[in-house]
Amino acid sequence: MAKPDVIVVTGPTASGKSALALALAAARGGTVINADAMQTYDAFPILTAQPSAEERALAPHALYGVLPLSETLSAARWRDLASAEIERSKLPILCGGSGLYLKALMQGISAMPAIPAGLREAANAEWEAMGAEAFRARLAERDPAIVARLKPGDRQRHVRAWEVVEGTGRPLSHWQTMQGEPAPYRFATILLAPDRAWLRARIETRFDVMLEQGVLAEARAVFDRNPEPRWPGLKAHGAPELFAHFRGQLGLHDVRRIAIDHTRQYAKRQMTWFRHQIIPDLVVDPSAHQGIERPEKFLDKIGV
RNA sequence: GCCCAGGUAGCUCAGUUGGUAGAGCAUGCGACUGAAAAUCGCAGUGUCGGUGGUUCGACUCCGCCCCUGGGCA
Repeated sequence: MAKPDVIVVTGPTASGKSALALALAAARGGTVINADAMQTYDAFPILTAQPSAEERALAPHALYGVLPLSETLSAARWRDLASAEIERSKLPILCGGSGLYLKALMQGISAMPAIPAGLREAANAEWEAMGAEAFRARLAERDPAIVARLKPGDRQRHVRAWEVVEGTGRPLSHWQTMQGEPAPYRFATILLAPDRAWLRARIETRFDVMLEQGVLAEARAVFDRNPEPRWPGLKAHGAPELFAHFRGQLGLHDVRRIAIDHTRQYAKRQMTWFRHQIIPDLVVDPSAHQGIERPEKFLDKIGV
């Protein structure tokens, strides 16, 4: 049997991806497969704007809220999860804005062994202890190529490079030369490219709706469980602010303002990524709402 | 009405003894190979409340006016 075609619906946060993907899935009997890092964790269904139970009833959905908060998702791990879902679905519709994940699937990512747990945490601690400069100098001895392209202040990437040399015995720059294979599917990509002002308004409204839906209680429940601060799922927009609020450090008004700011800045980064890293088959301005109303039109246009 | 403190970038503010201004945040642009809703880089902006004066030169000193906050009547 031939490999399935895969529809990809992507775009910045709050651009209407989920609604469009759902409409497509319902119209053609497809499965919506989550391509968003934060929506993969189970802790914040409201805050991360996961599809509601009603929406999920209209078409099969996969990879939403499937990982406990204590887990660490990664581009490669998501690629595996998504591939499995694609294999078992007749019409897979990837939906999400995690550009790196999509790229890892569609263009490949270098294959490398798993890094022993704990190395990352240790490296982060060392960055703190020795200071950025010394850490960078030490890394330069093991992987000069990577240091040459990293900005000195980029802690996360320095730490990553260090954990890779330490954990695999070979420099990250070496692994990165081994591109990895694109997944063996034919992708048809729809990019939602909204007007910025339109998107800003939507982001704001969406946060207010989340408040009405009970994000406060949702976040409070997670907060009370005393989660490990290093868990990546805790970085969902609004979560750090909400937690600060529970600690009495931030008024609700500021929580709202900051969460919305961060979401907006993220949307901007996503647009930059899509502009330069993704070659879509179809670009749609969602402010016209064509997508939700006539999904068939898009399927025809991209030849699926 | 009087006294005090303020009016400087979109916001909060800093501006040493007069030489036409600067930080943080916001904004814009960009980077991105296993934390990506992450991480990081670069950039711009100002009739310095108004007006008159002193001075070679005023955000800075002086007068008057306007606005804001507080106090006293």
